Parts: sequence; C-alpha cells; structure tokens
Amino acid sequence: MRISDVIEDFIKDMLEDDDLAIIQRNDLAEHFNCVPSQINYVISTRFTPMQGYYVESSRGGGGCIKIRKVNITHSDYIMHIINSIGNSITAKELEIFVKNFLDYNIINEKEAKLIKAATSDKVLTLPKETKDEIRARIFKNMLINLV
Amino acid sequence: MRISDVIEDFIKDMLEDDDLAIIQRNDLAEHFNCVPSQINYVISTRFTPMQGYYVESSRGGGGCIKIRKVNITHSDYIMHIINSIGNSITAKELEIFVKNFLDYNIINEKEAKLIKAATSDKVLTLPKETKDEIRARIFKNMLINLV
DNA sequence: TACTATTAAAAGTCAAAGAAAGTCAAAGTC
DNA sequence: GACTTTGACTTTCTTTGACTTTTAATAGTA
Repeated sequence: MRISDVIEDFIKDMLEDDDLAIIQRNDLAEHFNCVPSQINYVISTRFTPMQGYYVESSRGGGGCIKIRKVNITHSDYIMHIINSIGNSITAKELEIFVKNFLDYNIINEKEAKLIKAATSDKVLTLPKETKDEIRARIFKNMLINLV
Repeated sequence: MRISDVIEDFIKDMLEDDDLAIIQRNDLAEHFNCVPSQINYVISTRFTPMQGYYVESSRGGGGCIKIRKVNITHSDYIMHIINSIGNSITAKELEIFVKNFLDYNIINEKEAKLIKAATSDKVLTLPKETKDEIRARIFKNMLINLV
C-alpha cells in the first residue's frame, strides 16, 4: 500500500470520530516516516473542496493543518451544477443559475447577493477571457462551500 | 494551543464582562509564563484599531495597559472596514477581517465561508499583485452588499 | 511645604532565533 | 505517461531577550 493511501486513511479515520481533524504536518510525517511535503501531496490530491473537504492551515510556532469534512446533503443538485460549469462563465449565465437556486430555495437572498457581488463584471476588472475564467472559479468555489 | 492565542482569549474574556480591560504587562506575562514582550505581540496582532480595539497604556510605577472594545453599529463597522481597505489585500489580511465579523456576529458561518471561497488564493489564479487587487474589489463589493 | 533629583517600576522596540507550513521540480514507480 | 516520493529551499508566524524610554514614587533639600 502506498504511503499516500495510508496517510489518507489515517486522516479519514480521524474524521470519522470528529468532523474536524487537526494535524501537525511534521509530526504526521515523522509518524509515517515520510517527508513533510508528502502530507501536502496527500491533502492536495485527496482532500480537495471538490472531494468535500475544507482545509485551513497556519504557519509559525504552534501552526497546524485543519481538515473539515463538509456535510453533503441536498448537495447533489449543486454538485451537478458545479460539474456542468466549464472553466468559463459569463455574468449573464451565472445569473440564471443564481435565479434557479433562489427558486429552489437552495440559497437565500443574501447569499444570492453575495454571489453576484463577488462575480460581477464591475468587480472583475480583467480581460474578457480571464474574467470569465476567474468568475467560473469563484462561482464554483462558492457553490462548493454551500454544500 | 499557542500561548498567543491563550492570551488573546484571556483578554477577550475580560472584555466580555466589561468593555474595558486593564492589564499589567509583567503580571500577565508572569501568569502565562512568557516574556513580557509577548503581550505586546498579542496586542499588536490581535487588538488593533482595525480589529475594533482601542489601546492605551502608561509606563512607570503603577503603569498598565487599557484595552477597549469600540462599539459601533454593524453597518458603520462594515463601512469603516470598507473604507480602510486599500485597493489591495492579501488572503491573510482578509481572513482577520472575516474572523472579526464572525466574532461580532456581523456575518454567520455560511457567509464567512462564501466570502473566503470567493477570495481564496486558490481561486484567484492571477499574478500576485493583480490577485490582491481583484480580491480587494471582490471583498469590498461583497461587504457593501451586507450593509 | 514646595521643589528638585534619584530610583525603580513599568511599558516599548526591534531584531534574532525558532517553529511551522508551502512550493516546486527532480527522481522514482507502476 | 501519470502518479508518487523526496528534498532543498522559501515564506510566514511566533517566541524570546536584550536594550530603551517613560514616568510614578520616593528621598533629599532649601
């Protein structure tokens, strides 16, 4: 079994007990006898937002990595939408999605406002193509966090 | 838990009871078994005016440090923050603001998540400078929509 | 008593050392 | 060829401590 898989399982076991796993990168690396950056590798390949995890970390003395499992419930619809969005989206297209979410009570008015605020054309002062790409990234990431 | 966090919590607990906390640097340092300048570090990173605190101090015999929590309305607070943000902000700086909004119940967990999701480094795949600028624009626009 | 000088008790500053985590590309595996 | 492992190097944040500055308290003096 690959070391990455072992570490993955270890963290997932932690998340069984509690839906917040707090690890210290160096300790964990030492525990599994691997280099610290291996932990980064595991996290970046197995604990991505798309896979339903939310990761935070802090450096410096006492620093650590916090991994949360985001609860997947009425999320199938959202996941479906996320998957259907390519790597680029216009403000108009996005608005239609948001309207649908509102209709289906997946989000409330305030959340709708926030999404539009974060993705509006006014705010993303970038060349057209980059703009639509960044907008897609922002939108998807916000949606994942609504799951 | 880091000693800085413990001290931060200790002072914030004091501020729960009364919105003026008076401490003596050396006593506090001794109480937490750290060097006195650690207290300065905590104050300068966690009790800044930007974070809604007002700090006064006096030296010499009987000297002390007084920390006040400044209480303004939510919308004033948000406007104040918006005005204080330049045209560029890092993810870390933004996170501190969001943490404070949460502490003051200006936003809820879900909204905090949305803000972070929309402004995270991972999402804004742009050169450092542009990234911080776009982040500031997104953040401000989201905040305006919270007022 | 009032005024000055001294002392000691605070708090402030700043940079070095230490403790994490992050990045990225080369090397290794399957 | 794609995924994994490794390690050197970077960045960020915290802790520590030596040194500085300010000022209340106290002692000394006219």
